[in-house]
Amino acid sequence: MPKVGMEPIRKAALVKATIVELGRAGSLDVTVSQIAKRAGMSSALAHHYFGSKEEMFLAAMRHVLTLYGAEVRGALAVASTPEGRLRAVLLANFSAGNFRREVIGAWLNFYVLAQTVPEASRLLRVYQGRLRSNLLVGLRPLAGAKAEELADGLGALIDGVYLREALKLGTPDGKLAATMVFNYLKPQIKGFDS
Amino acid sequence: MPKVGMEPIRKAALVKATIVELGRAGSLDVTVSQIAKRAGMSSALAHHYFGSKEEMFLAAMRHVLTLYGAEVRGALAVASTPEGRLRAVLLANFSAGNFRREVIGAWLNFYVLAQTVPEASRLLRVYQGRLRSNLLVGLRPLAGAKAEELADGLGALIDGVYLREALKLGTPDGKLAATMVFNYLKPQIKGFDS
DNA sequence: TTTATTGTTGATTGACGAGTCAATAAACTT
DNA sequence: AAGTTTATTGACTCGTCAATCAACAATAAA
Repeated sequence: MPKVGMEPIRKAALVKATIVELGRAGSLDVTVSQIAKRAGMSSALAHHYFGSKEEMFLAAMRHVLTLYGAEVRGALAVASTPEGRLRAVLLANFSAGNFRREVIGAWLNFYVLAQTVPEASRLLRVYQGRLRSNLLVGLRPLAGAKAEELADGLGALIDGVYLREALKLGTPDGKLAATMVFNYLKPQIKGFDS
Repeated sequence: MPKVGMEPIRKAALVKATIVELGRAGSLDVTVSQIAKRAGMSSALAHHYFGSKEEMFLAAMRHVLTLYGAEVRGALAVASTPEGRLRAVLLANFSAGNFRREVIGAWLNFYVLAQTVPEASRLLRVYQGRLRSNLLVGLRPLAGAKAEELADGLGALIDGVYLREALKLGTPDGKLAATMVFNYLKPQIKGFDS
């Protein structure tokens, strides 16, 4: 019983289902049928709305990135000191929303996708650039000339923690992950305590 | 013109070709035909020797891990101080052999493979365990109680550096990557200079 | 020199999956 | 009421690919 105005609803459902299936399968070998089924529709409809599987992947990636960006922005808004800003950015990375198993699994697949799909690597670069500049806002007042170097190290460490979490079985522990990153910072910045 | 004793030669060629193709394609979507062609034989022969594509992937993974292990062992053998051991392990990770584009690309795919193939995740866990204990040998005399924590952080950082390198275009720079890791250590261990 | 044994491939099978299409139906427009 | 747009799907096309097979060739063993 076709209602009108389904498009945004269907698209949202497909994006969500894509993320879940990517996380579940742990690879890009997910069929459009699987995604569509999880989203409660036929594969033909999924193609109708997105045109191709690749577009679905990209939409899912944009969605994850958007949520992540919103979370960071929200956390930054309530932080006033450099230490606060830094802490806010780091905590946002390991927040409940970004550190769910499915999302972590999806991330790993985005990295793989970025190896072949230019738009995916573009999106990933945008994310890395934003993370870097967000970190720098907090780091520069605290570390001065060393800020850039520190930001790069922090970025790599965060990615690495994600990667390891993707492999580990069991529920991801955002708090533990954040601690790991804080431990990197503590000795680098005098007076920074987690 | 069939000569006898081809098996080890063919297998080695296939393993090498698998690594190259994995790195080139940037995903596990590599056909047996592609691999076989690069190794200079028919796909049927590849199946004859390995039985399945998965076995080829696993053999490639074992090979990379073996080379890596050999490099670390060799570096450790000529190091006498804890600092030396630590430096040796880290440098081995970013040595010319382990830090080639193809090998880095292959690594990323091994992580993906580990999500679905138990034997792959077993191999990866073995590697992570060895890295950890190798790091600990150097770290314990230098950092005491903090050694474990440091080793985990270092491991994640190394993985993260690899991951970022997999995305970056251009020739990988092992020296730069190593510097990044040393910078993590410097403030954590008094008297450690890269 | 028969008889394994090992090496090798072209052709084939069988399955699966992305994307298309034709058809149906409800909802809006005029 | 007729026409248009949107929603929806089952069936189908077309391609790809892993794995198998049948056949042939060369070497080694009897």
